[in-house]
Amino acid sequence: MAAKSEQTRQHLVHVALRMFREIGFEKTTMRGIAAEAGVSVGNAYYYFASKDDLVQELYVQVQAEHAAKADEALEGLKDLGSRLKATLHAGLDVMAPYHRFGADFVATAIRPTSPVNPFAGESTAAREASLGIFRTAVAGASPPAPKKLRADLPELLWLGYMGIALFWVYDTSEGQRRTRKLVDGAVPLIARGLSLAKIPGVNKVLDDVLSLSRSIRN
Amino acid sequence: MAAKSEQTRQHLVHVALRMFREIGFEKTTMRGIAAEAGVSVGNAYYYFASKDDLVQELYVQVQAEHAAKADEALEGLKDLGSRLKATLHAGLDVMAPYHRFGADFVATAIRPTSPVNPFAGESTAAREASLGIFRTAVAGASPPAPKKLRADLPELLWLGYMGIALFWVYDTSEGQRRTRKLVDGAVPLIARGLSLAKIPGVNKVLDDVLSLSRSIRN
DNA sequence: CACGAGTTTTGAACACGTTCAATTCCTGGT
DNA sequence: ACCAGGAATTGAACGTGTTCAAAACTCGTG
Repeated sequence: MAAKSEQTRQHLVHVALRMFREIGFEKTTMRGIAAEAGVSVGNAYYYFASKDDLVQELYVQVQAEHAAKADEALEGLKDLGSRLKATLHAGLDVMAPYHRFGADFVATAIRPTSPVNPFAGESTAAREASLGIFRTAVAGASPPAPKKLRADLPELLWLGYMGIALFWVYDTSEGQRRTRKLVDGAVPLIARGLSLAKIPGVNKVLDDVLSLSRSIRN
Repeated sequence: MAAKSEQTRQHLVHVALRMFREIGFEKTTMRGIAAEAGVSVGNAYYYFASKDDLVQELYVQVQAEHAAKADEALEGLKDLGSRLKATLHAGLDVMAPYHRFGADFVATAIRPTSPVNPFAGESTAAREASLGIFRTAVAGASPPAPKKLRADLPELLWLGYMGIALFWVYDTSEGQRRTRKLVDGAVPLIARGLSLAKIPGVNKVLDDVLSLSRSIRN
């Protein structure tokens, strides 16, 4: 059976992610992972081209958990504010065990060569998956978001989420209490901000912001 | 004379920064720097505790050049829009030679342990110096910025500048043309956005945004 | 000039991520 | 039962950032 190979691979991921959680990214060595998994260093590299590739594995897992948890939490929530709040908190919940490792994760992900980098290639799988979560949150909202913004809102919120994640990384308050407060405080303001889009003066500036954003993307 | 020691130090910085520019951060090795400077590896470590510390040196230099160039460009500019635009372009000018190295620089700087990290400790010297440039741009503007925002505007603009720098890192267009376009397009929008602060509805939301931002900082 | 207490400099050594030629294991076809 | 060829596994080796005990140098003081 070809399952033997997959089993080794999964075991390596499992060991690596546990070590990441327990002792952090830098202290987790490839030799350590291999030893703990009972294989040779070379064999670990047979499955993962680099240590960063194991971070990719972490990213995929966190992403999937976030999507699942968000979907569940969205059940029955109608207004955009509640939906957004639920989505953001679900993300923080999933990331929590990796907080001490968060900074190294960000430092790794931000390299243009990293397969995890969300800003690099237009359509990285990672970015699309994450975006999808916010698309769901926006699409199912009633009352719906302003028509003008509906197309760009998920991307905008996702960008905001990246900002929140960055804040979270540097948030040393216990349980990252401050980040939770930021989410709870910011979400209602975003919802109220959106309703301002109808005011003529604001509307005009908004139009220009959107058109600039589109022209920059080429 | 104690100048001998300082001379070695300066020479190391000079060699390191040149190599950073020419072959990038990763390809520049400590052994390479030491060899090029005509000293031993250990001696390089006598002056700089780590390779990251050399990045700190780069940061200081870029910062100082930015401040100088911005001050010069601000001469005679009155309205906030022009001043902001000049400040931002001055920053891009100074960073230009390091573009290919930018991503590694960001990845290094973003670590909480890095002496360069602008988000970590409240008052890192690096952050304060950078903030000062934007304080100057705002303080000298006439007509002045809305009173309500005046205190927080420099920090906000600085944050925007961090965002622009991140965009710049991933901007592969020749000469980072797209980042220039972004600056030129965004600055007038910011100026117009500021004038909306007077509209009652907007004003209220703005108040809440500012008070949230203050409460989060603790 | 000679001494000694810094300061500066050296290069070998360590642990790390990564590579790769060689070896072992597995599996399907005869 | 055997074999061939691919898949999986090994561990030594390379270049890296970093450390450190030892050596070399500097310079004021006797």
